[in-house]
Amino acid sequence: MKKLSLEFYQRDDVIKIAKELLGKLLVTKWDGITTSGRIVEVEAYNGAIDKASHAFGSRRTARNEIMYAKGGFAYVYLCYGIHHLFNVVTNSEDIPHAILIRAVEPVKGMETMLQRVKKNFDHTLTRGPGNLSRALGISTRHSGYSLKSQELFIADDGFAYTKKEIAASPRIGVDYAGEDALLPYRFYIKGNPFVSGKPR
DNA sequence: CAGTGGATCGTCT
DNA sequence: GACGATCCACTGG
Repeated sequence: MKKLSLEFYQRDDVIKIAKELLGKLLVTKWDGITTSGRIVEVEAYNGAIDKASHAFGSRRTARNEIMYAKGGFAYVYLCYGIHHLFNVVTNSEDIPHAILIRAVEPVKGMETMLQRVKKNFDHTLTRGPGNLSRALGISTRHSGYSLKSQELFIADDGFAYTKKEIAASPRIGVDYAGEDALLPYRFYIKGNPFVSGKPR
């Protein structure tokens, strides 16, 4: 099991990086307790030219400032006052690319995750960006964390999905983005029960 | 089933 | 003062 390198995040093709994140492990280690999940659904946000992105038109605010950092940082923000959405910042400094992790398949620390969510195990434990953050204990206070830290990172354990297992679709919940809402920037593992939305 | 609406609050106008 | 890169419960058919 190997932490992804900064070079991995700092490449310029956010679509390619998004697809490559499928099958990797998202790991948190708060207070020495490890929880992790295999990434099965992601969405790419293509920076200043993407109407669905928080950084569209090079908009810069206190909230999204970390998107302008070089790749390899976490961008976590609050959505609908309830849900903490975890993103990975990519590309080089001043290019605000990001990838939203939308679903993982639980791997390690099941007991801890169930305690955090206070329910019995089912496929909704880590299905959807709000749910997986809760299970892994990720919140807005972790925005700006380096993914080279010991507490929050993404790792490669040698597992990989094949191209045939990966599907693409428009992103979810971005109707406000006009024609950019139609871009096929969501990638997921076909048939995986932890993928959000309706089964295909 | 599909469709609808409430929860809940930080952020930006 | 309005509004989400969501989730879930509740409705009605």
